[in-house]
Amino acid sequence: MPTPPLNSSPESKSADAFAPSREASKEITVRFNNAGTEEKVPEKVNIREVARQAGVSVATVSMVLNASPRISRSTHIKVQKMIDKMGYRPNRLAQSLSGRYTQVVAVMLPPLRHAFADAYFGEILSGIADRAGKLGHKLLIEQAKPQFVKEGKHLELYERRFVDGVLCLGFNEKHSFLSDFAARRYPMILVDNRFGDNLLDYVHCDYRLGAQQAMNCLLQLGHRSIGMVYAAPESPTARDVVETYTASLVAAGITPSEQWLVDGCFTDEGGAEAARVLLSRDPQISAILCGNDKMALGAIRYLTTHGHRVPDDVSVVGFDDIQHLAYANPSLTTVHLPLYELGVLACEKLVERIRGKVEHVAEVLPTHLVLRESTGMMRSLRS
Amino acid sequence: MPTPPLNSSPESKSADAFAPSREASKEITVRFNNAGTEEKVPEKVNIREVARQAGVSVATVSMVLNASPRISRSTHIKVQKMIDKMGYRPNRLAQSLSGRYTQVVAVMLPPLRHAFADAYFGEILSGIADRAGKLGHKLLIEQAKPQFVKEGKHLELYERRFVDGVLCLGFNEKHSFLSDFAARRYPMILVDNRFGDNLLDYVHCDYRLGAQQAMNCLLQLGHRSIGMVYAAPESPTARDVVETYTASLVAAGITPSEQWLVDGCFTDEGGAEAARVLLSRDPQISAILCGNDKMALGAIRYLTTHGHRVPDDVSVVGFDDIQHLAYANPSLTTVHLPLYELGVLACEKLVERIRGKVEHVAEVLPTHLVLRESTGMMRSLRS
DNA sequence: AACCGTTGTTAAAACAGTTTACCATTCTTG
DNA sequence: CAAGAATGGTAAACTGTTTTAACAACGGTT
Repeated sequence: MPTPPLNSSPESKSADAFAPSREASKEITVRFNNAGTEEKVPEKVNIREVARQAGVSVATVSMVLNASPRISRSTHIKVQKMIDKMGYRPNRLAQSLSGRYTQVVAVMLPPLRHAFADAYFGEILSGIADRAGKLGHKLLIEQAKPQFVKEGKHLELYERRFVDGVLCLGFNEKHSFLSDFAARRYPMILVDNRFGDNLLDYVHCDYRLGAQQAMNCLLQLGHRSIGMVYAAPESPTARDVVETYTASLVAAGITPSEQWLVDGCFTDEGGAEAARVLLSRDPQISAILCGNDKMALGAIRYLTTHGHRVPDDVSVVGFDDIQHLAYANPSLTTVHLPLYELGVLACEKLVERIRGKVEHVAEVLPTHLVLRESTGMMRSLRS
Repeated sequence: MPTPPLNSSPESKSADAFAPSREASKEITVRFNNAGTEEKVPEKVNIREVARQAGVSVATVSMVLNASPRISRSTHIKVQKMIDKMGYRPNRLAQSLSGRYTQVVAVMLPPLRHAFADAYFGEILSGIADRAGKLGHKLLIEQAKPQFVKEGKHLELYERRFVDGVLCLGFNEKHSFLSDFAARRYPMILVDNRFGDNLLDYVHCDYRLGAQQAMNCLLQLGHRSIGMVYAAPESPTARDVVETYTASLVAAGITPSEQWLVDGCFTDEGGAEAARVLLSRDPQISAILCGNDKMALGAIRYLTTHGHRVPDDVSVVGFDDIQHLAYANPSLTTVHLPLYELGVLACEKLVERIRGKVEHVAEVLPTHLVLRESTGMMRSLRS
């Protein structure tokens, strides 16, 4: 396919310099479209053209755009009128190239098959997107596939000036490439997790508090044999839950058992299988704490289809409070994580970090328990 | 906070011109960090620096980067070696500014509260993201809030050179601002829908085929009184389903009834309410076709909690085949939409459209039925 | 009147690439 | 062997903005 001819400049460079106030409002360029017919295209409007038409310098227009206090009110109005009249929109590639920032932040998701279709990520993303929009930033999404990281594309994001900063969702200590960011001082915030060494900036939910709230509930309902379906032991926040679970049992005078702990892989199927294993190991178990809602749902599905009533025989508590699960049957008691707010905060802090307003980011947001139908009083205590 | 001092150039412009082959591999600039201590920062590497070090012109380096056939094998290797040695990465703001494309495409989502946490959008997005990555394109996400559209930010996306093209997910004929794209010939593809006037490029699933497959199944199972929970009558593809549903009934010698049609708003709750209305209007109804899985799930929830067994009393068929619903109880018979593939195709076609390789895009992908537990034979026909 | 300090504006130099027109070579070919 | 074509490379123009240093005009002090 032949390249269409470029616009030919209607006047020479030097002529330009001698005719700063030239009337040029009717300038048009003739261009040929694919059909070979002529077509009138309005002169593409850039800052130079606006300056010419307004009878000021390019610098003045730029300063009007950026609301510089050095421009007088009258000039500001005059130039703004011309900008509106000509429908001028500054080219942001040029702006970013010449300026310090791209005004774009990336969101990096883990290489899971359904990362985009995930309620957990989606909720955080909503918060990020809303705040990014308010702050005048655009959002780029990337999935950190192994190939992507191996080729160093995560660093290219900064080095080729795609973005000013990155928000990382769903990663844990196994993803060691994240340290690359810290090593180069590239703005990056780990969302809903932290690294053990605390070298990476982070923002996460208070998983210890959440686990405490869930355990308090189950213990108050009289449960003594409480199983736990955990996942991702390489994730510090996931470990927080297990540790708090164990500590809660101890504090209640119960000896925790290794038998009560099963990995559910954060998946529906894993949760179902974990419930099976738990009850086969110890039929006394009357309550199960799950590391996320998906596993809790899987567990409930296994239980209800294998002769255990929920919550009559076994109580189940989840973690996340993802949407549209309030309608599960029975509906799920779960620890609500403020994921939307977490996204908002992450985005806000990232921009502050980019602007150099903060040196280090480490924030924790409180959780709360949502009581629904999947928990009930311990059998023996019921009247 | 004080602005850190910029790098001061270690040599004047003219000196530069007279020392094209200068040894400069050890050049460093001294910069002061916030603590006021000195810090060595490697000279930032741009195309000019690479050209100097390799002893060629800037144009040559550029042509090596773009694999121009006008560069000899020996020069290519020499320059590539220097590029690798210096760790040079072209600034893509400069590339896009001077070149024709940004290599970025936007995905626009409707202003729904949980647009990012949606399994339907997520699946399409996965396909888009995968293909965009392969084509060397980045992905920008936007939510088309009313404010966003009102301020013309959807057009800014092109006019300020954020992106080369846009993929629109989840919109329908009510979203008239989409015509703005067509009017300006900005590359945009409507994903999984079309506009009645066919002026907009589109890619969608074959909803007629899907509805046909669902209806064939229900009719073959002996159902004669079949309700339908539709939604979004302003969506042409949604109308396809209703029309095919009606036509199927007629073709089977059944007189369709207005009573059998209820709007379920594409939501879980809407589906539940629709099921209630349907059965109150006509208790004879033994099967329900739902416009998406969410509504089907809502319907099943209503039915099972109000004394109707699924599928023994009422069969339910969904539409979409979203993930993690195979595990619902009973698991859902549904029309599988190739959403991932649709995303892939949309992205591919958009890039072709951007490159001018195609003038108009209009593609339809076939569906298939996934038989699971929510459908069964009509009561009276069972042995 | 000379000097100083504002205030408002501008020319020119970045930013970092791509593209084009032109210029040497070297290779064919009549 | 001279003319013409092909090859490989380069200088300079171009993309569209921000930013900085310089400066003109003007008011207010000594």
